[in-house]
Amino acid sequence: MNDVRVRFAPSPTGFFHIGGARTALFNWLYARHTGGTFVLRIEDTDRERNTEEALRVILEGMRWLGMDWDEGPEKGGAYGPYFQSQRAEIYREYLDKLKAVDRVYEKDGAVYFRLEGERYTAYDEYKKCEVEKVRATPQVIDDRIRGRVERAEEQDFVLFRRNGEPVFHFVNVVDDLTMGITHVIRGEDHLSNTSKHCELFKAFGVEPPVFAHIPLILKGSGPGKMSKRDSGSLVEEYQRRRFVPEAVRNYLCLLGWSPKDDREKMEIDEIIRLFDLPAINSNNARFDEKKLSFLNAAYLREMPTERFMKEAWDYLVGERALTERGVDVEAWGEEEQRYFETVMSLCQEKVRSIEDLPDFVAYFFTEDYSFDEKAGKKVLKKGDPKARLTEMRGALEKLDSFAEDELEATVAALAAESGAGTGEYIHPTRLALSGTNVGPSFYGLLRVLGRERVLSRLDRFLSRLSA
RNA sequence: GUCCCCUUCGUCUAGCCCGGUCCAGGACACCAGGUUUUCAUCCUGGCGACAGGGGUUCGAAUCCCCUAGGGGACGCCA
Repeated sequence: MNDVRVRFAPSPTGFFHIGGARTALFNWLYARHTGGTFVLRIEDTDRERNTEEALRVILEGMRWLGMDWDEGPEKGGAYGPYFQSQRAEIYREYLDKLKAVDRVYEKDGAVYFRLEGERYTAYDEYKKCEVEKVRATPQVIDDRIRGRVERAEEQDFVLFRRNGEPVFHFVNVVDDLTMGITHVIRGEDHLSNTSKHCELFKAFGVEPPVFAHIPLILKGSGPGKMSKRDSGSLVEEYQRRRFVPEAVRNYLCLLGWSPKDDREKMEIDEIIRLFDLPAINSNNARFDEKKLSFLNAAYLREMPTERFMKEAWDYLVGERALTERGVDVEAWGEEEQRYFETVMSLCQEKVRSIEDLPDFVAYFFTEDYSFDEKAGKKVLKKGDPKARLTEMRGALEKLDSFAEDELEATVAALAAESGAGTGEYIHPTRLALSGTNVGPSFYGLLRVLGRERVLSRLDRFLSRLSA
């Protein structure tokens, strides 16, 4: 451990926003890169919400994305408490420090911070009223991402509300100061606030920490930054939709940061090794769900089979995705579980997301699968599907083994005999067996369904064709 | 309105700090072709950008200025 101390300070609102997750991630990466300390601090000053549940959303989201913290909730640490709601005494104490150097005053029951400089009144076009302004010395921020930024605060600001509670700017600075935070990595939306924070740090007689303002994540389409109402903006959503957390994390890393070569899908250890503050971009990034899906599909394909099976089981059985599709999983025994695994290992390379899986595999588990009309039309319009299917059924019936190479040889022999292409056998058969023209490898499909299912489904389909 | 930040393909980005190797590279998406039994994967190719204008320079995506556009802040929200 060296002396780098960074923090993520979410407010438990009940949501874990993807922008917040990315801020947390950059802090976490920087801590891990430098061997420093990652602090999780909860800004729970708003007591009305069910903080228990709201906190859980954040902690679980953090864990889901693979971010562990060195100090904070459930962990403790030497700089606690890590909940703002438990730090009132510290805030009092630091208010006294400002009083001692005569930098605060009361007005309308609230406590204000007093800027130093010449005062004048001016009409404020934004607030639509006369306000008292101050010609304060500009604060110079040496931002690690943006370089030198200069901004002067021009109005005194509130530190404690009339109800006695401290405001964000104050607690944020006091917490960073008392927790020994060395680097503040946060969204660019805080850049303009930084002059306030610098004023406070200096009033306390300390040097401000190093700042690094990271770019914002903009909506996938339309103007403005991503907000919790936008689709795809909540970490919970990706958890619920069973995205691969590594894929989401990898995608988030790429929003504003890159390894400077052409790599994109990367191991987290490698990202940690390469991550650094100056390597972060300064321009905002638009959220691209398509690219996230692409990465998710790539992670899914390359996932160890056992893990894929577990993910699939949790969703299809655990969360009743198959039950909803009419499959009686309650009645499953050991044999069905083995069958499930066989199906999954056949389908892993084909499916793009766990979310797509139920519809992709439902016909393996029920005889009551639906037929895709469009696929049906397309497949049945050429050649003589009924004849091909009849030949197919006859040939399959005689086969003792449903090994893939034997199946393949059988179809090849049929095609050679009739002069029709293999496709004329394959496509209608797939349709008959699965109701669709999309699916896993054909011979794998036959092998996994097995002789009994295949023959009965073919019979059923053939009699439908005759009707 | 004021202040701050930003500006390379539709999107994410490399290149910019240390001007020439960039008629700008990669990825997603899209389109076409190939492989494959379908779909997907995979492979090949295509489409597609230095916001605009001024400088500086022999030479600018790279340095400077202006304009435009985008984003953010301006709460007794965090």
